[in-house]
Parts: sequence; structure tokens; C-alpha cells
Amino acid sequence: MTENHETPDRALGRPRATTHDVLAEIGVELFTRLGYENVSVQQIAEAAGVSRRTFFRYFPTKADLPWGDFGREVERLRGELALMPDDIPLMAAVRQAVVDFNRVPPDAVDQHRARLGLILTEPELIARSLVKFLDWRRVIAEFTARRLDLDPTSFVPELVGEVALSAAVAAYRQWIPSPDTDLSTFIDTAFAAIVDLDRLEQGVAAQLTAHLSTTPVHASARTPAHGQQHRITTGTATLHEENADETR
Amino acid sequence: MTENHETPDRALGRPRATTHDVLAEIGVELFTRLGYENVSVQQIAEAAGVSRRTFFRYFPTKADLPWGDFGREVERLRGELALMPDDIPLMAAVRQAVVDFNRVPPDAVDQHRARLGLILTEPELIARSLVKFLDWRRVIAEFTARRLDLDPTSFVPELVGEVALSAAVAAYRQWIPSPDTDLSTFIDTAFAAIVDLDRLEQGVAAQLTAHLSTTPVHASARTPAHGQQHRITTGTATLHEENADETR
DNA sequence: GACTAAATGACACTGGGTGCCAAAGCAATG
DNA sequence: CATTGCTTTGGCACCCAGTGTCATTTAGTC
Repeated sequence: MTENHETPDRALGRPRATTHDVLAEIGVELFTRLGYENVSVQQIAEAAGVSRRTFFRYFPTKADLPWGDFGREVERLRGELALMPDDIPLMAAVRQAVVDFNRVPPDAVDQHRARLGLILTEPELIARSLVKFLDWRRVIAEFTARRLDLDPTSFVPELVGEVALSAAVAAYRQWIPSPDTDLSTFIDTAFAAIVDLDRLEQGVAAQLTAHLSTTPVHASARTPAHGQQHRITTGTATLHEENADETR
Repeated sequence: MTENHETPDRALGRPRATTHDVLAEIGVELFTRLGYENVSVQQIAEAAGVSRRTFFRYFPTKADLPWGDFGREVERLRGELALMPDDIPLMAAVRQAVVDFNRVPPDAVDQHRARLGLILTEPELIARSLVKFLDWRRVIAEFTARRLDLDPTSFVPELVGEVALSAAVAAYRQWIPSPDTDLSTFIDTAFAAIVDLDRLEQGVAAQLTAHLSTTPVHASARTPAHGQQHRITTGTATLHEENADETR
């Protein structure tokens, strides 16, 4: 009930006065324009032509607004993972699924950046993010657990979930303030870097940094469709390869 | 000012009526006994013989209580990192520093477990944890940046900070509900697992799980003093070695 | 004893979030 | 067309977290 999926059937009783999306849009607009703390729920409700009380029937918290229907998104991630063939190594599958999950249509990129910017900038929203990502992490952990035949709450699955989230968040943070960069590339690189973490040396890291900050959105960094093809099937892509590709 | 360091000098003006530690202790006790939401700041203040207003002069937020003086702890982490010789590989140094940082005297283990249990269980405290750990992560990132001669806000340093936090949190979560286990071992193993993430196979992961859940606190899992000696100096400890050690 | 510095306590106020209940609005039924 | 059933809304009262303000307390110092 926390995340209503806007049941499209329902035709009984008093009609709804608004939607999650409308409230979210109004809210994000006000937040980015006036600052999160300077906008009260009262204002958002009024702007949407709804009572304050009703707002809290759509969103349990003011801080949940920028997340929209995140429960739906989490299910999408679950779907991405379900599409991964069993013959792909675990981390390669997670990596690919997270990359696919974070692909947004070009015309929605700016809005997406604004949302993530809000979420990872405003302290109260940063706080909320961890709670929100609990389910996201659990999906990764469950996938890992299934693959390795372990309990989803055991060490390795939880660790993989945690690490995957790390990769995503670190990538978000770098991507947000950098227009004309590709989120997928950041995420993919983050996973590659994690796998090769123990080989970190000055030269490698520096080149990686340079590589990212100057790489525009280009075809080679995007997978064609949506999980059918797998650019990375061996799970052996490393920092060195990334750099070899750059310093050719 | 958010985290007062209980300046021991000061002998002017009206004396303090309480301390951070006293409030924290009372608060944690009430939280664990009655539940976080069922305890108001009013109650805590009364129990400490202080006005509600004064409580908020010691802690900016109710959710900050279980953290005590975390700013001091972060500085301790910085200290641990500063002790690491330059000839130790980056990740090995981070790993060792985080392990050392999380070492608590035996008589304080139960209390520490209670605190972490609260922090990682109660939603509102979970939320606060991310904000709290921002500084913690930054310390790791700054260390990494210094080592690699990069900007602390660039990709690799932030990623290392994020990943290190992942390791710690995943370890906490496994350690909390398991009395008679050693936190250091969990953290150390988490780092080892991350470095070897791409080699994850069924057998390895399962053995790792079994290994951890049955390993009591024993001497070999603890480093003698405090950063002088380094059990892991090569940075090449892997899941396989951990298991080789176990399946001997 | 007057002065100064620092902390406390009381009060008022804002805003988030919840419980409760009457009223609104639409569909189906008769 | 009026009634009934169902669901959502809106208004109200209320609790609690957190903040700004200011007088008051309690020391040490001159």
C-alpha cells in the first residue's frame, strides 16, 4: 500500500483526486526551484489541488516524493536479473542487469538527473535513500542466493547486494554533475573497477579518471537492445582493458 | 558543534548538567527496551534530569543518539589510515585500517552490538546512518586520493570509500545477530570476498558461509597490537586462501 | 560583591505525520 | 429516480521533532 500501482481497473466509489506522478512532478519542481526544506507539504498539496491529509495518503513521507513509484522500479530490476542466462558468471550478470536497469530514454535523461541530484544532495533525502534501496539490495541478494544456492540473508548474497549498490551510487554521484556523460558507462566502469580493486595503482586510476571525464556518449558504450546481447559475457573486463581501449 | 568533544578544560560559566555519553546511554537503554518510536525526547530528557530543549543542544536529532560522538570515531579512522605504511597496497591498507577501527574492547562488545543492532534495524536510524557515514566514507576517499594522487571527489576514491563502507555494513549485519563471533573476522572476510568477487562459485561461497558461522573468536583472527604488524601485507588474501585455511 | 562567561530552562512556534469521522462522489441495483 | 454500497476525500484534533528567543542560573574572576 505504500507504493500504489495506480490500479487502472477500479471504477467504484469516489474517484481519485490526483496521482502519484502528478504529486511527484509538482513536488520535484518545487524542490529544485525553492529547495527541499523551503517547501512544505501544504504547498505541494495546494499546488495539486488536494488537501494536506490526502497527500499523506499517496506518499507516506515528504521524502518519498522524488522516488515516485520505486516499488515498480525494483520489480523492473528483478525482471532484468531474471533475463540473465545461467551461463553468464554471477558478477557479470549483476553488472549487466544493473546497467540495463539504469538505462533511461534520452528525452528523460535531464529529469532523471534532476531527481537523482535531489536525492543524493539533500540530507533528508540522502537519508531516505538508504531505506528505499533496502528492497533494491534485497533483489540483488536474492538473485545471488539463487545462483549460489545460499540463504538470501547470508553473508555473500548480502555483500553482493551491498557492493552492487555501491557501484551504482558512486556512478550516480559522478554522473549527476556531468552533463554529456553516459550513466551506463559510469556504472559499468564502477563494476569493472571493483572487480579489479586490488590492482589499483597510480597510473591505472588516473587514466581511468581521465577516460571517464572525456568520454562522450558514444555507440560502443551502449548495448543494443535490452539484455538479449551481452557485451560482457566473460566477466573478465578489467581496468586494464578499459584503459587499453582508451590508450590505443 | 554538532559533535561536541566534551572539552575537558572549560571552567567558566554554568556547569553542564549532563554529557553526551549519559544521554546516549539512557537513550539506547530506553530504545532497546521500549522501541525507538515509543520513546520521546521528552522521556529521555526527563530520565537524564534535563529539559527537552537542552537535549537538543547535545544532539541535533533524536536519531543521532545511538551514534554517540561519532565525529571522534571518524577521526580515529583517519588516524588508523595515517598509520599505514606506504609500501602496503592500497586496498590492503584500507582493509587493515577498517578492521582495526572496528576493534572494540571485549567488555564493550555487547553494548556495541546493541548499538549497531539498533542503528541497522530501526528504519529512522537506518536512514540516519547514511548521513552519518558520509564523513566516514570521505576519510577513506581522501586516503585513497592521496595514495593515488587524485581528487578526493573523483570516481575511484569515492568508489573505494563506498565499497569499504559496503564491506563494513555487510559484516555488521552478519555479526549483530550472532553472538560468539568476531566482528574483525567478518570485516576482513568481506574485504577478501570483494576483491575476489568475480571468482564467486557455488562451492567457494558456501564454504565461506560455513566458515564464518562456525568460527569462534580465536587468537589467529586478531592482530596483536594496533597497526604495527600486518597480517595481510600482500593484499592477496583471497577467498580460496580463507577456505584453504578452513578445509585443512 | 560586582562582573563575565557559559549553560540551562521556559515558552512559543513551525512542520511532519496520524487517527478519526463525516461528507463527497460514482456505480449498480431496485 | 431514489436507494444502497463502496471508496476516497477533507477537516479537525492531536502528538512529536526541532528551532528561535530570552530570561535565569551557576560558576570563576577581579
